[in-house]
Amino acid sequence: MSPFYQAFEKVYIAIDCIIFGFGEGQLKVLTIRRDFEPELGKLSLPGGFLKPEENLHEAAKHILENLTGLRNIYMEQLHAFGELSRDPADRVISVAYYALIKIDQELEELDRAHDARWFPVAEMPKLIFDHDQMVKKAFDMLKLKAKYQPIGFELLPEKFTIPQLQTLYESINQVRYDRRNFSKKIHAMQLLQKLGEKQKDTSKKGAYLYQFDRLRYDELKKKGYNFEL
Amino acid sequence: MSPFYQAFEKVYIAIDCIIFGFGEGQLKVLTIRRDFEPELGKLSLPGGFLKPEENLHEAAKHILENLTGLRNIYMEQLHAFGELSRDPADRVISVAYYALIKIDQELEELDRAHDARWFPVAEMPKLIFDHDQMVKKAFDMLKLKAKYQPIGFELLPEKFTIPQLQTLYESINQVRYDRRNFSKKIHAMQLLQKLGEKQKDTSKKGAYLYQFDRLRYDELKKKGYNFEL
DNA sequence: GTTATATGTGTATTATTTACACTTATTTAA
DNA sequence: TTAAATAAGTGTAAATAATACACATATAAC
Repeated sequence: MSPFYQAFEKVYIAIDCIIFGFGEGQLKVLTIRRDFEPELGKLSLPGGFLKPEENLHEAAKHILENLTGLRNIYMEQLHAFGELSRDPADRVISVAYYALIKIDQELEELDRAHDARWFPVAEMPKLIFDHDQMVKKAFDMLKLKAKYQPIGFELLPEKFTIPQLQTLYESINQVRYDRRNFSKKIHAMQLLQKLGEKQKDTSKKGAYLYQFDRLRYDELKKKGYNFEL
Repeated sequence: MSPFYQAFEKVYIAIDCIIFGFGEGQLKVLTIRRDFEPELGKLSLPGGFLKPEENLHEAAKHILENLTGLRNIYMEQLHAFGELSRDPADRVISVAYYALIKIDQELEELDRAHDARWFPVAEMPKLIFDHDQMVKKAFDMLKLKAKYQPIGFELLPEKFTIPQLQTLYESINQVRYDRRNFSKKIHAMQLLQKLGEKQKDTSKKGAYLYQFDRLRYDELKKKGYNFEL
């Protein structure tokens, strides 16, 4: 306890997470039902209060980990939300983080245990406090980031097809791309490794599987290369 | 005082401002000498503690206003900094804001009264705590933003010349542009109004003065236009 | 009136983006 | 077994944007 700042007031710090996933051709956000008052039982972003021994990023990681069991997740700070009455119970500053995860089987089960649900970003229900605003801002940020950094791959399985990748970017940017031009652009980057296998989930012909070549990307970046899509 | 959150701990919230200005062909950042302990007298970003009746943005505006006397300034939140011992005196989360201002005569005098100094971003001295990191991050953000939004004009006087504008963007992006191509690109945007007058500060021939046509930009933006430089 | 300096402008070349159509592999139904 | 349906894979021409580059002009200083 320092003598210097006693004239000032402290506030609660909350951490809220906008967790994006991609499934059934749609970009989705993970919600939970809030398990404490106020607004108990209402739809909310996963979150919690900052603990004295955590820095902000760790706090966000812990929330994500407790909810999904996942580690090593792409996560970045979005914004600090500090309107006076954003939480009617008390003055709380919320630092929001957004994360990109790969939705898979095990995850879906974990979600049920926490009463978590995925909603397509286009069909988000009303959330508590200013969480709607957080989702909107996170989506805007995702659009911006996805354009200049290869973060889309965080939302896809390790192995994915070009049509999958295209659908993902169409969901993020809310536009449609020409299949030939998209494919051409992706291949021109030379950041994908083509695997022998084909995936036949959505097509009779089957589509080749690829994986993102992170090593190559890191190398190119060092040499001044800038990803852009 | 709400009964719900008593189990959690509160922390101090500081606001720090990275104030960018442009003068003598250089992009600069405003520093002050800290007037309270700890680190009294050391170089620091202008800042202060969040008051209970202010939201974050207001708090940042007040700091800027008190220091410079300026209102209606371009200002945006940069990031919340929350490392455990970023301030050795106590746990303090700092929400950093960056602002873009036009350096002019009156301002320079006000600065002296507050013991404020401008440093070129390339020659920043050591600042207290994590303020160096804040400046770096703010500069990165400025680079990014300036590319896709017409915020450069916030740093120039109302009336400016094309060469001035070019020097500004060269400072921000730390590159050199071809004079002919830069001029062509700017004119193609049709966002500048050419004024009759010429400015002869730096040249014997003199350069035409322009001003940014904000109305036109707002119109174009509504129609889906995206500024890019 | 000559020189030095920063400004203003145009064109040809190259690279990038866009528009667009047919072939292929495979499953399902006739 | 053959035909139809479906999604995947690929190439080329046209339009647009980015780049490289050189000379003319106004004026202050000598």
